[in-house]
Amino acid sequence: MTLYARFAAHLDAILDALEGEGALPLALQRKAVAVEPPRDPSHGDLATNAAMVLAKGAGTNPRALAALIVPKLEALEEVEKAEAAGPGFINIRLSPGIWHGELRAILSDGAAYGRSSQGAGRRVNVEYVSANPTGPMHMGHCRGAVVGDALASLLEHAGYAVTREYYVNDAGAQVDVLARSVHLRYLEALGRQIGRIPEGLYPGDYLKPVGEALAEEFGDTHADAPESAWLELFRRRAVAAMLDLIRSDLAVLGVHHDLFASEREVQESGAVDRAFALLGEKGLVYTGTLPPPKGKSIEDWEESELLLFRSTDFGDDQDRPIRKSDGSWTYFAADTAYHMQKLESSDELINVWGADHTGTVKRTQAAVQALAGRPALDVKIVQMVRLLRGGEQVKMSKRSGSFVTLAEVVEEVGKDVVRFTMLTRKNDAQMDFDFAKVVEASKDNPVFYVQYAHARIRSLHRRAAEAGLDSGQPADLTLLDDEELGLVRIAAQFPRIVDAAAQTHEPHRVAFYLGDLAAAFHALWNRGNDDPSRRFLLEDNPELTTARLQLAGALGQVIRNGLNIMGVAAAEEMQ
RNA sequence: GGCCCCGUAGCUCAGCAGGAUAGAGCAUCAGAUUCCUAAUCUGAGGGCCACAGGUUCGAAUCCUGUCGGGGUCACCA
Repeated sequence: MTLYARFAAHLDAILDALEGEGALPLALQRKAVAVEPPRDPSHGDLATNAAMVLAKGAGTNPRALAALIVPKLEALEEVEKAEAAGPGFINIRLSPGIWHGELRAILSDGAAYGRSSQGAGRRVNVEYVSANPTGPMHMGHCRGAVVGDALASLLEHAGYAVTREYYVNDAGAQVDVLARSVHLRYLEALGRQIGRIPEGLYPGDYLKPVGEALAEEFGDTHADAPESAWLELFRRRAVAAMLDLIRSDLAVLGVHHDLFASEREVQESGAVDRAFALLGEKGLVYTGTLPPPKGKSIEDWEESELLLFRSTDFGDDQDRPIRKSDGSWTYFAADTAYHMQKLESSDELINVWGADHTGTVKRTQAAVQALAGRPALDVKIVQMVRLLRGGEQVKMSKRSGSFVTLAEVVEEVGKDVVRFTMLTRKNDAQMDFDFAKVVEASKDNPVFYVQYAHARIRSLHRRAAEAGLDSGQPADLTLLDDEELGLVRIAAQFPRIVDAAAQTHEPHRVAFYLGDLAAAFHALWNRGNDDPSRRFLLEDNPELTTARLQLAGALGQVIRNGLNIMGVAAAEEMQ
């Protein structure tokens, strides 16, 4: 149980007691009551707004109510002092032993420090990346991959049972185009002249090996046959090859999925019929017409009768077609069935999508709500990343087949830098990724700054070990002064940060927290420059040194645990 | 035109299930330091939280509207 949860429980008991004494009306709504660290550390270690929140319902004023709560808080062994302040806050100063206990807890919990049971085993499906299987990963996919992966691992730390899923769009027209492009490369591998790759086909060189492998396997069997004879085979092979490519690109970034779900299989399984039979029973499917699309003039637009889903019942702007006029399912229909499948094995769904999918969020949430009977889908939109090199924008040209691939970027700057940098913005803010800046080894670069703090701590322990000091032996933590305990206070917020980040689905909070923690550590470390007695290693004072080593060890542990959530390696030393 | 996101220091951004005097880094200015605990340190100035209303004990945070910037709009995927 974290410090904050423990005090929330204390406070709850105190409020119960006040109810028992008749000082508070029974069953007052306590939802807004919070126990938090105050913004200004001079106010104490903890603060609660209980008196302000409850005063109205209790028919009294905040200061009067606070006066009832304060003595009961002060009666607690863990509390050194409690006092009402400002408009009715109650500030609590904890006895120093609390922080010694927190420090020991960090060390003894180790990698488990910061894990919680918030999720209580609830099953969450996080779907991310889901790039079309038509080529290698490019930088446009990178941010979603990192955010999705970090979010998944964050939720695991918070006690959820997480499935990492990739939805393979292998049913649309673009995979037929892929198959035709591969067929051309197949002809090329057979020695035929293919000339320029025609407009509309995928021109990339990465399709050559696929064509070569097919030529190797089938000879010229499919060379002059009609498309209908080879299309399906080529499509299957091409998609499989592209998925291999994508998987290895993702592996370079340290991203792995538990499940690759095929759109084609969803469609062939009859899930779409089942989904809309279900929605039909709920009266959410009808035949009607849609107004022409706005803001865009489509020349061959004509009104027609379509099978529609009543997504407007759930806040969408218009109802959405589920069958095309040729009778086949729309993408939305298949997607709805796909989400229904996910709901069968998950309690909550999260999709991490690029900004270009913003427009489809409402309809998908509508479909999920209709199927699940509750809003069970959260969609995290990651905004675009501008690639820069020394301030100049790097142009990406998809048409020529030459775009900046994920693998190239990872090779140039490293997986850890890419992952950390992608998490230094909240997901819905646009971001710049400047090659020159992200590899800079200076304190302006948060990746470096955090890793450097960890490396310093590790090197400290290495040198302590060389000097024959055992940082694992029991230490007298009362030797640590207020400034040093202040670092424990920051470190002890880690579980809170993880919980809040998991609850809001915002992994970037961990990155910012680690930056703060690293800054506090560097500041303390630098004190040793001016005042040698503030250094961690003091040859003439092994007791104090051991205590400081344990402090540093705890900070290192928290940094490691945080980086672990982000999927970033904790450096042992800086190169 | 509809919808979504963004608008916080000169710049890049945190803070947003409402809380006390709005933060960090860069840049600027003033000091320290050439040290080896390498890849600086200490401090200062800098703000109508885009604007206007509303909700309430209390709003950067929630609601409505306006103005900027970006994204998006399909029987595509």
